[in-house]
Amino acid sequence: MPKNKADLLQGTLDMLILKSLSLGELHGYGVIQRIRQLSDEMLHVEQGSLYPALYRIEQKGWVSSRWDVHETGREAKFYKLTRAGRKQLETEEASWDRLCLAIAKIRQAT
Amino acid sequence: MPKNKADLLQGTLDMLILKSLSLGELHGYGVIQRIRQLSDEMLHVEQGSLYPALYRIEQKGWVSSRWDVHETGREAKFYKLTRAGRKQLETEEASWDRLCLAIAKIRQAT
DNA sequence: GAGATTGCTTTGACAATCTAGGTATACCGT
DNA sequence: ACGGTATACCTAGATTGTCAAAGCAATCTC
Repeated sequence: MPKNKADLLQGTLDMLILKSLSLGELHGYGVIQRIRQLSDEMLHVEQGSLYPALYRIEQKGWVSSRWDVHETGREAKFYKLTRAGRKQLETEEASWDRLCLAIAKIRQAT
Repeated sequence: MPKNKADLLQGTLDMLILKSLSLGELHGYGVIQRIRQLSDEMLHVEQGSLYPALYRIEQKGWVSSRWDVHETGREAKFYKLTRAGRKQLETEEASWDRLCLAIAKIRQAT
């Protein structure tokens, strides 16, 4: 039984998470929803992908987190982009652009 | 010491190989050169990435191979896109387009 | 005949993602 | 009061694609 392909390409998840958080503080579950919504339902991030990614990203200092209670009265861990995270987002966007350009060049070859 | 990022995003290599071969039969080393050249030196595929990928792709029936001697008089294994491979290339290009579109949507969000 | 280039291959490591589970709280309909 | 659904967090295991680093051999140039 062949395994499925990844929904996302490896390496894009961090960028998407950072971008989501650049629009404002969010908890993990909210990041998933925001990505889904902003992409018009085209991209779905699994929880099992997100939480390890958030942890990884926090370790690198690109986001900070704190526990808080949100309007519904429930506890959640809120993540916020740090200055370094904002810088990292720019870097990743630039390298995404480079890759897209390179692939476009190859694809237009006849 | 943190490891380097991938030069390529995982999942794009197959598409690039298939695309290269869609322009004509090639041996492995030639695929690397073609990708490099078509992308204006922006993308470089390592041999240790390419050959396993070619093997994988051949197992799936997207390319066929044969040993032959090329103009320099040396032996090399030539790969050729199959009909299924051509179909696969279309599929992968379409899903690349979808991903680019989705990410573009997210990035334009304010 | 030494060194560079071309060409194929294998090995081991690694990082990112997915699947699949688990826990717990809040809300809603009945 | 109860069950189901959505929200919210987390972990474990497996898979996979890529890379780094080798090795081997043939050809060409100096």
